[in-house]
Amino acid sequence: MDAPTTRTDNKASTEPYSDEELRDAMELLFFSYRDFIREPDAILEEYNFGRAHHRVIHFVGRNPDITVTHLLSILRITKQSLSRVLSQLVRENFIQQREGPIDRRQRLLSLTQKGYELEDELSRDQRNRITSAFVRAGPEAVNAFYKVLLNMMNNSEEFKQRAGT
Amino acid sequence: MDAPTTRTDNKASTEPYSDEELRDAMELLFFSYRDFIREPDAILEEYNFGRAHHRVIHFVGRNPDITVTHLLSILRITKQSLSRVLSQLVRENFIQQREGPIDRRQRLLSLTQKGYELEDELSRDQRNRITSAFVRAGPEAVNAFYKVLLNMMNNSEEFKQRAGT
DNA sequence: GCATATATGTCAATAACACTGACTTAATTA
DNA sequence: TAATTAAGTCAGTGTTATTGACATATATGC
Repeated sequence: MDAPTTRTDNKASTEPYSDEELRDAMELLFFSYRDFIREPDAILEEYNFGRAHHRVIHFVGRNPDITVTHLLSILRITKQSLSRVLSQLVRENFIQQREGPIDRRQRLLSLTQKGYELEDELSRDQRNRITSAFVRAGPEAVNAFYKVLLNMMNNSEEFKQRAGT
Repeated sequence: MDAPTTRTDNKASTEPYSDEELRDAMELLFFSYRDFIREPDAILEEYNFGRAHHRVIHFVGRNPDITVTHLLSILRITKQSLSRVLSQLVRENFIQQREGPIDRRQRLLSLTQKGYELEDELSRDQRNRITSAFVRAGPEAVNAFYKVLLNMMNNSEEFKQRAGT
C-alpha cells in the first residue's frame, strides 16, 4: 500500500504490476460490476423481486428444463434459500415446473412466456452495455477481455465448455 | 464467446454480437466476480466481518484521511449502514479517526497498522489473481481489459482520473 | 450575531437474502 | 427391501442494507 510508487521496472517477471495498479484493477471491477447490476436492480424493485430472482430467471432461461438440484449447484445456495424465490416465481407465473419424464422426482424448470419477457427486460441494459463496450473497444479487445477474466476465475475450463465455443 | 475471431465487420450499428454471446459475457462477469470475492469473504468470516467491512477497509486504505461523508458517497450506502460497520472497525482498532484540522466537525478516517495488515491479507488473493491473469494475458490484453470495463461503467472518466493512469 | 446548513452520530423498525438444522414425501436404485 | 436421491417445508438466526426521526457540534451566509 505504500512502497509501490517508488518502483519503476515493470518488465520483470518478479513483480510485473505494482500494488497500486492492482488495486486500481480491483476498484475497476468493483465499480463496473456495480454499474452493471444497477439497472436490473431497479427493474426488480418494481416487481418486488431481488437479485436472487434475477439469477434464477437468468439461469433457468439459459438452461431450460434444468433440475432444482442443478440450479442449486450453479447458484451455490441452499435449497431453503432457493425455495422462497423459486416458489414466488412459480406462483407469479414467470417459471413453470414439469415432472421429469425419466425421473419423476425431478421438477424441470423453464421460463414461461412471461418469464422470457422479464428476462429480456432485465438483461436489456446489460446487453446494451456489453455491446457498446465491445464495439467501442474492438474485436481484439473482446478476446483480451475474455482472456483476462477467464484467467481470473476458478473453473474457466468448465465455463468455456458451457459457453458458446 | 465464439464469433469475435470469425467476424470481420464491426462497424455496423445493427447487431454486432448475438444475444447468446452477450449472455455468455454476462455470466463470465458473474462467475469471475464471484470467484474474485470468494477468498476475502472467507477471511472476513474469521474476523466476524462481512463484505461491508472489506469495502470500508479498502477505500479508507486507498484514501487516507477520508471524511465520513466522502466515504458514504463512494459506497453509496446510508450513514446508518456505515455506522455499525465503521464503529466496529474503530472499536477493534483497524481504523482510527481524527478531528479535521480545518473543519472540526469532520472525522478523518485512516487505517491503523493493524488495519493495513488486514487490508493486505484481504487483498492478497485478489492481487495474485489479477497479477497472474494480467501476466498470462499479456500487456495489450490488460489495456483491452481496462478499455472494455471502462466502456461498460458509468463514470469512467471520474474513475480514470482517480486511478493511477 | 443569528439563522441556516453541514458533518456526524444514534435509536428504532423493517426487509432481502443468505444460513443451519431437522424433517417429510415420493421415487429411484443397489 | 433398504438405502439413496430429489424436492420441499418448518423454524430460527445473522448480515447488510433500508427508512424515518432526532441530536449535537460546528461552520457559514447574510
